[in-house]
Amino acid sequence: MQTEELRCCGDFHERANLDKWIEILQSTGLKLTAPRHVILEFLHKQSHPITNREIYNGISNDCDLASVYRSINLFIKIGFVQQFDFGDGIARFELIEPGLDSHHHHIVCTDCSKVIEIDHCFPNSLTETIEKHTGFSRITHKLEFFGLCSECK
Amino acid sequence: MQTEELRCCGDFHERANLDKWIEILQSTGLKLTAPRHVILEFLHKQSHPITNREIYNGISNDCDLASVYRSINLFIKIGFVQQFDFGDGIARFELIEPGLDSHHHHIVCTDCSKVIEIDHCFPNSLTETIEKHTGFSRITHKLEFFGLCSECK
DNA sequence: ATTTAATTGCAAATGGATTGCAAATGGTGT
DNA sequence: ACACCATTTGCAATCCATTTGCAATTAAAT
Repeated sequence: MQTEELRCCGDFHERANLDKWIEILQSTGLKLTAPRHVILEFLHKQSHPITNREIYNGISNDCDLASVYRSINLFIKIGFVQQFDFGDGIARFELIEPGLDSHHHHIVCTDCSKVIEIDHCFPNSLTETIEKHTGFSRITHKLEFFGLCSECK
Repeated sequence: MQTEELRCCGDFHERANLDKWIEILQSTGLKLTAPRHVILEFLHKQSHPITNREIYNGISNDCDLASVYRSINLFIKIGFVQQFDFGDGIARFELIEPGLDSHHHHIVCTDCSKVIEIDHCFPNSLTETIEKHTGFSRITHKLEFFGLCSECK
């Protein structure tokens, strides 16, 4: 029927294209459960890192909060999700495309908590200097910026 | 007596020179209490950031753990102490010289947790670029490095 | 010494995150 | 469709870092 078709088409456009993640999930023997699907879908809609509780609220308590924690930890382990720390003691998470280089940073408004993604990064040349200087190898870094956004200043 | 004088002399060299901090503390109307003195002294002996619990153990339970937390929070508020976050959910603290620019970073061994101080910093020129790019002002950053130290690699 | 507000110790509370366990479930083969 | 079974969930309890309420203590000024 027409309405059915239209609704279906609308759904198609609204629905996140999660095939990439779902395929990998199932190919590793893990189950595509309702909570995991809903959480993946919700993560895919976000434009900045969110907390476990925000996910829980965002999916209108579709599953237990503990299952959000467990799903997120799983997603981190299999490389679906990246964790960020904005210094307030609450972990934040972002869905990443499997295989792609997802390394980036954020700037957080100290007043209204607005978050913008930052593509600038700590220079490789300096990392090499630190490598030589300290004797450390396989160096990574965590870097987040803080400041007043244009509206709060 | 000679032994007395020697011990005294030894004590003098061992004892931390906390006058700078103590003066400021008292000039602001705050009390120099036994816990605060002991904690200051212990912090002064450290060469990298330590947790509240490490302070508590390090001063052999000379005061309550809650008082360590309260003293550290006070020290942060009056600029005696700087907080660092190594990503394990436990806050770490370092005594800083009042008034001096104490901005620096660390590299942490992901294997043995060894910590080395890093003086290299995120370039100012890039920070200015981010300022223009995002419209944010008064930008600061948190930056920590992780890797394998020479002994663990 | 006396006074007084700041500070402490203690125990309880808070809050993010983890976990044990019985019940539910999804993927596989029949 | 059905049955199997390891995985996963919901629920409640627990953990652990940190904070807090309050009565007792204490530093420092009078």
